[in-house]
Order: sequence, then C-alpha cells, then structure tokens
Amino acid sequence: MTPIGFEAHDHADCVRTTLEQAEKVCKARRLRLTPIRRRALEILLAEHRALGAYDLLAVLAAEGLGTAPPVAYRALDFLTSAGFAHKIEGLNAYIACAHLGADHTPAFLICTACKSVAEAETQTTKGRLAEAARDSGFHIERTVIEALGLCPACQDAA
Amino acid sequence: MTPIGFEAHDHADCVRTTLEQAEKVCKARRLRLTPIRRRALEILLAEHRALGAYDLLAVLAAEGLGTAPPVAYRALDFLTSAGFAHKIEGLNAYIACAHLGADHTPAFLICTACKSVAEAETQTTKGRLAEAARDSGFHIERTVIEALGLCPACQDAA
DNA sequence: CTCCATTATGTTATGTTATAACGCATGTAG
DNA sequence: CTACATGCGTTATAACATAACATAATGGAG
Repeated sequence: MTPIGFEAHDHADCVRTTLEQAEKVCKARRLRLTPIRRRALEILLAEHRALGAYDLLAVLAAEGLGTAPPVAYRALDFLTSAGFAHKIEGLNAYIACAHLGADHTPAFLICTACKSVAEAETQTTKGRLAEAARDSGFHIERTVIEALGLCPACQDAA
Repeated sequence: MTPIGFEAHDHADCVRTTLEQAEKVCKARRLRLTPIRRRALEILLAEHRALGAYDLLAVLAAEGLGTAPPVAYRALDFLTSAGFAHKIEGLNAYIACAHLGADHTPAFLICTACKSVAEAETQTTKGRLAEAARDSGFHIERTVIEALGLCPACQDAA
C-alpha cells in the first residue's frame, strides 16, 4: 500500500490492471509493447511518483536492458505518445498514467518534497485556457496543467 | 509593431511602460534592478516570445555584460522571483511578464512554431486544480498552466 | 565616514536532461 | 525472399542548469 492521490490503495492490483489495460490498448492499436517498453511502464507504475529519465535508465541498466540514454528516452517517447505515461514538465520527470484508457487532458498535483503525484482528469473543451484559445484562434495541441506544492504528509513533516 | 497575444500593439510603448513599472516595484520592495537585470528584462521584453537562458546569455555576452551561464540564470532568477518574467516549462524558456503588477497565476498559450506566447490571467482560487487541491489537503505553491499549439499565423502558414 | 554585513558579480567546473546520427536486427506485408 | 518499417545498440554531443568559491559593490549602523 502506497499513496495514490495521497491516499492508500491496493497497489499490486493497480499495477496489474494497468498493465493489462496497456496490453489491450496495444493490441487494439497495433502498438508493440516490447520488453523494454513494458518494463519501463512497470517501473513507472511501481511508484506513484515522478521519475527522471536517468532514474528509469538506472533501473533498466541494472537489469541489463540497456545502458545509454536513448534507451530510456525511446521508451518514454513510446509510453507518452501512447498515453501510458505523462511528462511532468515542472520536474522534468515522468509518471505512469493513472487513468489509462480515458482520452486525456490530465492535471497534476505534485509534491515537490516527496515527488508523489496525483492525477486529475479535466475537460479539454472547458475552462479558461480553452476559452482564451477559442477567442484568439489559437489551436491547442497539448496542455500542461500542474500544481506544485506540498502534499498533506509533507506539510505535516514540515 | 509585433504581436502580443497574437495581435498588433504599440510595442515601444509597452516596453517602456513595463520597465517603468518594474522600476517602481523595485523601489517599493527594495529590490535592486541592476544593469544586468534591467538589460535582461529589456531583452525579454523586446520580443513577446520565449527565449532560452542561453539565447539571453548570447545577447548579454555580445554587450559585454557577462559570458558564463550563471550570469543569465541569476538575472532570470531575479526577474522570475520578482514576478517580472515567467518560465515556460514546456519550452525550458523564459518570457517577460505581460501583466506586471498583478498578483499572478499566469496561463500561457504558446506557439510551438514561432514561440510567441500569449499570457492570460487566471484566478488562483477557482478552477478544478484549486478544487482538487482543497479536497485532498494539498497546499499549492506554484501552478504551471500552458497550452502548446499553433497560433493563428502559423496555422495559416501550414 | 567607516566598518560591517549583505547582496551582486566573475569565473571555473560540473551536473542534469535530451537528442542526433548511424548501423544492425527483427518483424511484417507483399 | 525481399523490401520496408520499426525497434534497438552505441557513440557522441547538444541544451539546460547549478555548485562552489573568490571578488566587488552597496547600503545601513554606529
């Protein structure tokens, strides 16, 4: 049991079902969840925390799955473009998607102390940003919505 | 006349008044707008585009105001913590604040083609993120709200 | 005015994040 | 079987950012 959205949950179960989901999606969309990519996703899933590309690489390297940076970045490219993981721009780090399957406009609450991350869904077509974009004729391709701060646990610690 | 928020405006005037504002704020808050910092702000203001730290450094260096990376990063630290500039996380780049003086929760529309940036104001205490934070007891220190895409001009070009 | 503390700058080196480019291997369709 | 697309191994380097320490300028207290 480790926190997700800063609350306890059945982690083993959440990892397993997410991997199953990912496999299903890959089958449906003809994507290849190769050993490296699968393992990278597992590693990200193992924590509900943001991992740096080089953190991920270190784990992959320890398991003989590749030693050079492109190994990690390619896996992350695949996972992020498939929607299985997200980049946390505020930390230059990566996290497994918590709502796999849903069409995404994720928003994150990120604890800068322990790097745990809660993922919320938002609606693409609502909100100020979308409004501002419509008003000015701007075409949105991707949104980055992140709140950096302290999770309840780390507030207590401080 | 160059675009701000993707529209024409009196740029010389906007640069001048923003610098005046910055000076006023510095006086009031006992901050020191040194030559390097002032010039860095001017350089950012000269474009309503995001500039990388090393782009800024190149200009400063050409003018004999310092050659090593810390020169640029220190100036940017000052400008961002004073609220005179913002970091665009999605581009690892920096931009002068377009609403100097206002208490900030900026949101950005960022053209990935030409890197021009429109800055919108949002209200800190409203919206989904703030809600989610309140619900879970998360304490927000900083928010990153960015929409990456194509501005009207670059859509036409494509 | 002088001294002191603080803040700013100069400089070297290094750490961290990310990608380019090339060749080989493998899987799949025709 | 061949041709093409995709994935992987590897080397090198680009791009972004900070640590650490020395020197200098500034501004307030006495």
